[in-house]
Formats: sequence, structure tokens, C-alpha cells
Amino acid sequence: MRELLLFNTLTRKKEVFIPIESGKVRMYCCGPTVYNYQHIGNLRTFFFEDILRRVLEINGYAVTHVLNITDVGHLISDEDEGDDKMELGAKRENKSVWEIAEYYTNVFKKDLERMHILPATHNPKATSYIHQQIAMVRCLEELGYTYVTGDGVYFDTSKFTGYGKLARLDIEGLEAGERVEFSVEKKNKTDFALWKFSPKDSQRQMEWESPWGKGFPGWHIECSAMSKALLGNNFDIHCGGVDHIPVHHTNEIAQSEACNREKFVNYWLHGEFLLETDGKMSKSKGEFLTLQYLMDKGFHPMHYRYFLMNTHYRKKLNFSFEALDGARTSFERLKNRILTLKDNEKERKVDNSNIEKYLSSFFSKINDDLNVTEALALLWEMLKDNALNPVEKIEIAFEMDKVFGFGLKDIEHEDEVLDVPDEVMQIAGQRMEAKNQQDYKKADDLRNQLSAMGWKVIDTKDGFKLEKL
RNA sequence: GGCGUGGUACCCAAGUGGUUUAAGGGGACGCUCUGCAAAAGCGUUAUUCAUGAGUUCGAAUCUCAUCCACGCCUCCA
Repeated sequence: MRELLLFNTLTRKKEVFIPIESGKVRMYCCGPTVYNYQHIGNLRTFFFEDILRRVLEINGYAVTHVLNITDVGHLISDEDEGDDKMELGAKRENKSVWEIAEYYTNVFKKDLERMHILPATHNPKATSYIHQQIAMVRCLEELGYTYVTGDGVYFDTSKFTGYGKLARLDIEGLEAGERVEFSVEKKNKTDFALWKFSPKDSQRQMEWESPWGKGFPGWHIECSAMSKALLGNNFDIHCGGVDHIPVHHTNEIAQSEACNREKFVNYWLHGEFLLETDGKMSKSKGEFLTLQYLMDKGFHPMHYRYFLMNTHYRKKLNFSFEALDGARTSFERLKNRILTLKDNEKERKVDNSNIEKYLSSFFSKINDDLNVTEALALLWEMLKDNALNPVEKIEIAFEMDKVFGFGLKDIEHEDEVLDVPDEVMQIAGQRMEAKNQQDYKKADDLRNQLSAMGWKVIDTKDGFKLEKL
């Protein structure tokens, strides 16, 4: 097996990946809270995880991939204040929280499919694992890691040695209470809720009985419980966005390692943010970009996928329509190249040493902490290499595409007459006629007329084709 | 206030001590093709890597300082 290097947040270094079980990888990825649409920044993280998954698979690993669905509403802040995002979403849309969860889960899965993000092996829902979450809180209680306050059961972070090591937290320097009221009942500012009690004065749509009374699970426990249930106490890879490092993943480690009394995760990988011109993309700002919005603007999900490959997953990326436009052009040209190669794919001798040369270079790039950006550059270099014949190029491109995920194999010539209005078709026909009679003045006039109507004529060797401007 | 990241051509960006006097894509320009265009193909496009010092035989890559932009310490991908 080839050597694969991955950047581990725990050590802040690239490390050689060694699975727990030979040839197999168990991987857990933090999924969305389904109270609203996912924005294109959220999708960047799932895209990064998809690349990771594909790189593992092309290296021959059998991957068990868990991507959870958070359908329990958590409070907006860590303290005992604020509203529940799910309940808020339900109120906003006049639906039940369960309907909200189902609707946004489906949209999310549809988005992943459109982005060619491979479906996970398991998509556990937090509400289906309440029992396991309660069991884990009990486990922590029995081992003396918890205490009860007026609003819930809390994890005492001072009892867990090495708390915050993932994030390299400077606990003293944390300014809890700066922007949020600090709960006086919390013993340490980093303590967090494992189980929250339902409010006495109002009825929650989602609540469950527990040994501590009616309530709902704290935010971090679901990932600890579900990963334990599906992947075991110790597994290979855990990923998510960089924002999860200081709080969510830090707390997951504390809970899981405290309860299981063994190492939780071997490799932690985190994807960087997508930024907008005015900073981080975030839902709380109100308006945010969705994949559907890009599609409404005439972009294909693959254009966005190509755009994301412009940079490494550990680097911030600025979103702009100008850059997305560039990605669209690049992708369309790439498709064109592949189609041309497919058309010229005649039986020719394949020189395996040519193929091997490119593929080994390809592997050295993707296996160096998922450098798809360089791998993509290699694809272009290869396509322009005159030493290769079309059959060889196709073979290499398809192999590389197992990681890129553009779906190059399935690319076909598009139907050239996609709902062209009769009138447009007629004028285009007249122009062709005029052109054949060498009446270029008239032909050009008709072409201008078409472009005024929003259509572009492209002459081909035996006719013409029309495109929308 | 604390922690951290980044500044590479017109744009998105790769590269983190010598094989790079800097990938790839977009754009622009030129050529081929075309009646002319478009589309497509080919080619050109940074002696230079925010700025200033320093380390080194050698730096975009290491060190220090300065300027600028951004992220985290709230829920967040």
C-alpha cells in the first residue's frame, strides 16, 4: 500500500496514516443541524470529506463513513439562554420540528448528491440515539465526571486531564462571559451540558424522559454516543470544520475518553472556511448562499466543485462570482476535452509506462495531505501532453476522476436543441441559407437579431448549433 | 485582551531551503480555423513572491520587525 500523509490537528503535523485495522478505515464526520438550508460554505466541508473518502478508497481502503444528522435542537448559546434552533425553525415555518428536520435533511442529501459527494455508509440521526446518549451520560456520572445544576447535568472539565489539548486551549486566556452571560452555576468556564432539563413554564416539541428528569441531550454528546455505537470506542478519523476544534471536538474527546477510558480518535482532520468579501459566511447573518441559488444563477454544481479544487482544504477560500465564472469556463473546457478524446478513442496501443508515470505522480500529490489542487494541474498537463494518445489520456483521466468526482465517464454530448423556440430556430435556419448563398450581410444581420433575442449561433462543420447567452 | 492564519501576475491560486530565474485554471493579447465571427486548438503573458533588515554557498520558502487582511476565544462547516 502507498504511503498516505494526513495533517493531524492533534499534533499539527502531517503524519503517515496507519489504520487501526489493516485495509480498513472508520471515519466519523460531523453533519449538519437540519434547521435550515446548508450554505455553500457548509458544503465546502462535506466536499473536503468526500475528497478524503475518495483518496482513502483509491488507496485501497474499505471505508466505513458516518455522517450524522443533528435533528435535536440545541440552544443558541452554551449558557442556559437563547432559543432552540430547531424549535425556532419550526416556528418560523409553522411546522413541527420533526417536519423541519425531515425537510432539511432531504434537501441536504439532495445537495450532496448534486455535488457528487458520495453517500456515507451511515447517516445516524441524533433523535434515534437518545438511549445511547443517556447511557453515556450515566457512564460519566458513575465515574464522577458530572454535577447537576438547576438547568441540567454538566461535565466537569477540571476532572479530565488534558482537557483542551486538541485545540491547545489557553484556558486562562478564554474570555467566557465576554459576550454571553456566564452561568453562575458552572464550576469552570469550559464546563458544558450533557443533559438539559425542559423548561418548567413551556412545552418543548422534542423532549425525553431520563434518570435526571424530562429534557433533551446536550450538544456534544450525540457525536460521542453515535460514533461509539457505529464505529467503536477508538476509530481512525474524525473530521469537521475548523470551528469545531475549540469547543465541539474538544468536548467530544473529554466525554468519550472519560467514559470509554481509551483513546477516542487517532487522526483529526479539519476543513477551513469559505469566506465572502465581508468575512465568514454564516447563517446568523441572515442571507446566505445556497447551492440552489448558484443553480438558479445558471451554475452547475460541478462548477462549484471545480471552484473548490482551486485550493487546499486547510486554506481559507474567498468566494466570488468572478472566480466561480472562471471555474465554470475551466470545467466546461475540461468536459470538451474529454468529449473530444472520447470521439477519437480508436483502438491504439496503450503504453502502460506512460500511464504509470502520470498515475504515480498523481498519487504522490493526493497522498500528500490531499493535494487535489496540484493533482488537477497534473490533469491539465497530461491532457496537453503530445506523447500520449487519446486512449491513454482517457484511461488516466478516468482514474484521476475517481478522486476529483467530476463524473467524466458519464459526460455525453449534450442535446443541442434544448427547448429552442421555433422562431429562433427559423431565423437560424434562414441565416444558414443566406450564408450558403454567400449573402453575408443578411447572415450577419440575422445573427445579430438572434443575439438580441439572447441566442448565440455556433457554426459546426455540418451546420450550426444554438446556445443561450 | 488571548490564540491562530494568510499576504505569490489583471483574477482564483500551487509551491514552504537548491531539479522552480515560481504549477494549473480564468482573463487579456497573438496565431490557426472561419466569408467574418463564435466555438475549438496552439502560443505569449511574474528575473519575482506585502515591506524592511538578517541567517545561509543558496530563500517565495528560515528568523526578527513593520504594514495589511482574515479566523477563533458565542451557536457555527
